[in-house]
Amino acid sequence: MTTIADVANAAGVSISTVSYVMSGKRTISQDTKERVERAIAELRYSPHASARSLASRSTSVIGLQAPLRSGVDVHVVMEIVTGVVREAREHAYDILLLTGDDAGLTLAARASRVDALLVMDVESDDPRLGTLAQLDMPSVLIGLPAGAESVYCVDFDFEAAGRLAVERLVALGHSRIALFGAPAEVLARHTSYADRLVRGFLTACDAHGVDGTVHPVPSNAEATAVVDGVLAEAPGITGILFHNEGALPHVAARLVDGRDVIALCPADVAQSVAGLADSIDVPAEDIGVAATRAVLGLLGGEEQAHVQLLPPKLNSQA
Amino acid sequence: MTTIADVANAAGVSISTVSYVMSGKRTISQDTKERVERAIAELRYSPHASARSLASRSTSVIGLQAPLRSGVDVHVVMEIVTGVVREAREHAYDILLLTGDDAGLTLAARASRVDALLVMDVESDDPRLGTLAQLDMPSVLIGLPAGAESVYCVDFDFEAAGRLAVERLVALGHSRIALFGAPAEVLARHTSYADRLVRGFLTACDAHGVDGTVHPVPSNAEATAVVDGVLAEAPGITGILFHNEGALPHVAARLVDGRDVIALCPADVAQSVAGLADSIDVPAEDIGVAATRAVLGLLGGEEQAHVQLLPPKLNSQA
DNA sequence: CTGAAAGCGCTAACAC
DNA sequence: GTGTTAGCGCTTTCAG
Repeated sequence: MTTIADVANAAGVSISTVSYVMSGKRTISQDTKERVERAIAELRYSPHASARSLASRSTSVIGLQAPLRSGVDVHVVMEIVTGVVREAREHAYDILLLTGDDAGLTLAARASRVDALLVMDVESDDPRLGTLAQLDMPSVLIGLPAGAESVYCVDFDFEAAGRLAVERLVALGHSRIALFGAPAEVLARHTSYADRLVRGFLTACDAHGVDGTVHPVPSNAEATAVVDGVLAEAPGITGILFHNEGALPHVAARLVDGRDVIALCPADVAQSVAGLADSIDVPAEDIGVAATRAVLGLLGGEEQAHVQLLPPKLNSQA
Repeated sequence: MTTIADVANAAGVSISTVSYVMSGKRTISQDTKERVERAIAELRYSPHASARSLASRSTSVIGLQAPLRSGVDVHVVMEIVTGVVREAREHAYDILLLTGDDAGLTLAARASRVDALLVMDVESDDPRLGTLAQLDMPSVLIGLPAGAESVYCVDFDFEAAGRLAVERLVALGHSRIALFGAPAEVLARHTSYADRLVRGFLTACDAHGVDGTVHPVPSNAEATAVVDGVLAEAPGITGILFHNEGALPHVAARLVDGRDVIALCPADVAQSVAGLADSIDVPAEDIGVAATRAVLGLLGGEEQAHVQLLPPKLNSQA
């Protein structure tokens, strides 16, 4: 292992000089600077992470609690994580994957394994909020729990997306519309995004005086039966907002069929489905990036908005 | 922050005693042991990870290089990662998420951020093999590159799965069968699993004297056109091995249609599709677990098989 | 502009 | 069975 002492020797300077060359925290003559940098390169030196974090009391690691239970929107989770990792690395931070439970958070925080926490898969009334409050460590939630404001949250604005879809369907002339959404168990858990989408959808239906109903959909092949059932019972439905990535490929064909269907899902998923009226992009990777920027901001001591919601945009299908 | 010194004070012992109580590396009287443990609990002490790893020269962290490029089998990737994280935590190891490139590996290793590496998404002729060899750090690949034997690899036995499927289709009486597989770009990259599946399939077809062809399939809605095309040109195909999780929901209905279809995918995906003859489970989470056990074994100085392939099993659909 | 040296919190000899 | 202490490799005062 090459240490800072080896570099100092090779460059003929003291170890503090090497340290300061790397951190840029004091002015160094051009000459010594070059000698040190050459030595670093030649010896392929990279500072020992633990030694550095012991001395500097910071790890350059962010803990990420991701929902690894497969089933719910794997695609979206994956893209968010991609965004997080990319943005973190860009700022020389690493990501430590934490398990879903409370203990994972607490342990990582108390052992000073991480500088900050990023928490995904937030439910409306999430039990982890209390834990986080005790922790005295910057954290950002990806999702929007009830009664936020005391924590930092980043998410897509599902409520606005619900309204946007209704407005579009109304503009297209529909007066009987439906939201086919998350599986029943997700709604039952009051997963934050599902709750908010329903709220936006129903509020807008009310405001526009149109008849709107909400239907949970299983995210696998069973979706077909459910969708068929609903459409048979309510043949008047002519406009649809569809938010269930897993079910979409199974049922896309039977939804479209004289109806206007707006899909709410990542862009690539929407593109792979034919016959959609329009789609509203869930900018999953951007969410990850935004959340990471928020934690990095907190770490840098910047003021942050407590709630940051990415606005929906409507994509017309050509 | 509570340190080991605080605990020692509270318990009225020296810091080394506290350390030894935690590690169990020397015998401690029942009495002091209890006093120390009580102090640890009361103070909610957990040792500073960096301090520990600086002194002990090991981090209890495993670096995981996962393919975050969405598109290819998100589901499978997710489950493998789940298995890795679960097994690692069970042995008090954490997982650091590394970026896909070479630099990610090198950096983590040289900065002693991790004790070992786990590398996913291995291609037949993977450029990272060289990098790994230079690194002087235990590592396990999830996948099977060409000319393994000098590295450690864990994967599902796709070649055997190909053979198994052919045997089953032959037993069902088919003499004209087809493998609908990964997208063309995956095959072009010579992603290890795709290569091996094709080999097993074609070898077995030869051995059994049946007519077998291989067809790449896009993993989105475009799959329908491709599948329709193939089946129209070769109506004699009556038995199918289908290995493309993304495409399956789009095309399941038109494949089955008097034909026997064996799907090769995670169990939950297979279950959500109706009409399959049988399925062969891709035990993704088990792969993650097995790979993690292998690295942990290496870290523990145990002998390991260089190549470990999880055998396929056929599930009959009830 | 540069060095010397005091820690950071822990592990593991080396004492007894 | 327990305590003392020398590092682990780095950052950051304090001195010049």
